[in-house]
Amino acid sequence: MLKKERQAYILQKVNLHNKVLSSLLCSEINVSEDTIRRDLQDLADEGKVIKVHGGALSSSFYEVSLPPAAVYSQPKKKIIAKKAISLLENGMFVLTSGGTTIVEMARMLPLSLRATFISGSIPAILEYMHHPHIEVILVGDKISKNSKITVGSEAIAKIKQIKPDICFLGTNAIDPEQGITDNDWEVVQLKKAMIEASRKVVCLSIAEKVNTIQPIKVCDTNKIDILITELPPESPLLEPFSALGIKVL
Amino acid sequence: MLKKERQAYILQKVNLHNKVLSSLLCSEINVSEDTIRRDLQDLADEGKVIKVHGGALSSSFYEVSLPPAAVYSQPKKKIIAKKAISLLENGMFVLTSGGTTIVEMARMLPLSLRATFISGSIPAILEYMHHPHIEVILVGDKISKNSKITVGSEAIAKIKQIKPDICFLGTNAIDPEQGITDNDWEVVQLKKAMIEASRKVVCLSIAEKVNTIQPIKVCDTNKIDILITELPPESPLLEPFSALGIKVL
DNA sequence: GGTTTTTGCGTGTAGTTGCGGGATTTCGCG
DNA sequence: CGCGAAATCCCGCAACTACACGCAAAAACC
Repeated sequence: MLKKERQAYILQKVNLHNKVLSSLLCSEINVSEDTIRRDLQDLADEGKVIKVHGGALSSSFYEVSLPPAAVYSQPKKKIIAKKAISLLENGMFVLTSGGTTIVEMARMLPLSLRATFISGSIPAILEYMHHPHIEVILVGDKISKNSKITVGSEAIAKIKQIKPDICFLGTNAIDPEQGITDNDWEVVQLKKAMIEASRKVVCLSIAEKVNTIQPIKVCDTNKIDILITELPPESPLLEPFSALGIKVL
Repeated sequence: MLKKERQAYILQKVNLHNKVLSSLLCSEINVSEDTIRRDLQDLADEGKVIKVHGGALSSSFYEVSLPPAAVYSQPKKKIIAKKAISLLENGMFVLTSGGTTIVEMARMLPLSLRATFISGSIPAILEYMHHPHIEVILVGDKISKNSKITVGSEAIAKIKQIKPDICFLGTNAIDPEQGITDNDWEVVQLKKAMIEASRKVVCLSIAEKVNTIQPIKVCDTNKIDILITELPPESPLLEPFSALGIKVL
């Protein structure tokens, strides 16, 4: 029996019965438990089932969960997220933008953390909601279907009313000369407001976006307090930013 | 029975009856009391139930997972959703609450519909976002993790500023004498505001919730314009509502 | 024919469950 | 109101199961 075939069989079974047991499957298909486990792992990675101890459940089990679709260069983003999380302390007010890096960070937040997270990004909010001790504030307004984030004057006005301790920006392009740039006008307006409102601005960016430029300017480098990439801080690529007085992690 | 599966079962039971007893559960599922207690502990840690001596209470309705129940009631909800959709017209401003019935309706919206949907319910918003021609307005504020909806004075203030053509309420309990009642104080405040703001109030409820009462009052029957259940309008169960001048679909 | 993928196995690790014993809460009754 | 019995809870333990990881054989692929 081929791998694909097997996985299709499992999937069908899961969708029919809402659950499968690894032990039953392996005797049924006549392969080792490891193989079944690997199959379930694969299916879980694709978001088609939810793996649990002893088997798997239908992914429709969890009503609200965005497809954990293959995040682009996820390992790197996990490194970034880990560094970013080290900046968090209990009791903080945290403002975040959208983007997959932010979502990755949201997923990795320690369960013990007690803080308030503010965002207009739907995927990020979904992750925050799963956390047991985090207060979640949703910034409302019209939803931009492309970026899955609330945009508009209402959202900007709301952000101006708050004074978060720290602000995490998922970044599309950053350059020592041009600062942060982006390609969606409405999102840029929002990010500007976020930067102005916050006591401390942290910029999350994978290395391949460093030294790139997008058409619309968000802010100059002097607004950035901390820059986080997956590279070690002393990497030559990041040298120019340290020279500008930005703390590099 | 898998651990998660068991917990889902317990959760469903809690949401249905508003309470569970450890002793009953353990004989029902055939595991030791310790296991049940650990499950309740886990669920309580995630904020999904409130643990008390001897069992657990509903921490308002929390609908992560209910495949067995959902499978049964989904057809009913689809009937309701279909009737509700017949009330929609292009260009309308539509305000909706949360709840699985509303989500079902969101999934079934005709692709050709062009309208503006306003809601604070995260699951509903996710569905609206997938629709090609719908404008989505998100009402922001603190998120209630239990009901997955934004609650608080900001959200209420925002709703008071708008004047939607029609408002769809997912209903937990409706009774000819007591009107609409619910069990989450904050959600009730929000629903009150929604009812006041809207030109027309449509109440969606599956028949098993008709003639039931929850602790907190939302509104009297005279605020309701239309009542939709999965039953035919002339069903005797719905007679009292017609007599009160409510249009029954 | 060499390379990649897939599979099964062994080993050590982690998760889950039921049980016993002692602390705590609840509740009826004098 | 206080007391004692019963139920319930909490904690640590041990048995059992399931899991991850690395490795080598087998299969499939090119």
